[in-house]
Amino acid sequence: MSLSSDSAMRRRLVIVLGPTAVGKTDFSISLALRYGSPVISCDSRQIFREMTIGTAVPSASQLSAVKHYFIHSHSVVDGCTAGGYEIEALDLMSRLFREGHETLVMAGGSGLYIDAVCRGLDDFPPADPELRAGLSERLEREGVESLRLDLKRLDPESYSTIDIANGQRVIRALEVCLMTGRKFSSFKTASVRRRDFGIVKIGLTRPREELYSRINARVLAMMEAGLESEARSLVRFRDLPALRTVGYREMFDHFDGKISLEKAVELIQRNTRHYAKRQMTWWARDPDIRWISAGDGLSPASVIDDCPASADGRAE
RNA sequence: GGUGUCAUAGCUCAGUUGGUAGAGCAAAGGACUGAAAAUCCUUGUGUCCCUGGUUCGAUUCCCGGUGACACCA
Repeated sequence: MSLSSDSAMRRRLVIVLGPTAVGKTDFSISLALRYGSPVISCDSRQIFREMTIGTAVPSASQLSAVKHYFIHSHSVVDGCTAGGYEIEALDLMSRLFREGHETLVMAGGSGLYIDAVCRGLDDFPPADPELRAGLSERLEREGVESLRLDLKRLDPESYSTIDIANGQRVIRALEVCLMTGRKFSSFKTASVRRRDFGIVKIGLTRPREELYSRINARVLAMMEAGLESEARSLVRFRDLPALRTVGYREMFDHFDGKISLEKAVELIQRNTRHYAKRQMTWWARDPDIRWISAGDGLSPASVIDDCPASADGRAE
């Protein structure tokens, strides 16, 4: 075994994940410093440069401590998707590995994006915005049943396997059928892509009550920091997918006069709690995650060092 | 001090012409393949304020008590 392939085999990705507000940022930075790695962010909203306060991006001093990727790197106008992220992140990682990094640190809370990096998405075609807009309009006008019937006709298998109560899912399946002339289900292989690096997943966790009070406090801090005016500056983008985000939507409702500012703050807190719960549900089924308590103040690196990387099943 | 109204799920309240009760919100659980901070699904037993009375049976009616609110002094 040559030296270069040996070093290639040692390549690994350490992913810090966990619900929003659990404390991923600090942890990932100290980990990155320890390994001389940048932090590759995996967050579907912090990636947008127009959003800062409401998405809780790392502070200026945190960003200057370690090079971060995929923070403020895209515009809400262009959007970003899980599939796009998979391609860009893998690209970046292979470049960084080639440059000599053996351990790369990724941190973020977007479960689907993390899975896209670790396992890969199937080769579904990306969405066609026009087609999707048309279908969304139909969903609003005619209800799910109408779309559902179309799907039943075009792709009975998807009809019986996807969640047909979920308009968004029905639209997606339909849109792929219409775009390609092939059944949505025919693209689905659910196979796991092999990656040429090992993967270590560290899940940060806190007692529910503690997490929720951190969330509530963070929302108040966002208000102090000027979330309202940030949201006001983004009103013109409010219909873009990127702005369908906790913290902004509630502010838009407030601007519309639908709810008081106080009510908006309460709703942001509640919706963030719901979001955190959904994240935990997503990861609960992943047996590869090594969970550690974020409150223990233990040294991050010591947690990782004896951790086997799961992708190639080879212990370090 | 007097009179009236109210007291039911963590909160706001509905309801039972007397047969021990249900909505919204909160909360909990789950799903998830290019919108994912999105989207969707499931979950409601609580001394019906307390004591006594009437009744086969009271959370419901009656007496008394306690508390809240309103009005009158």
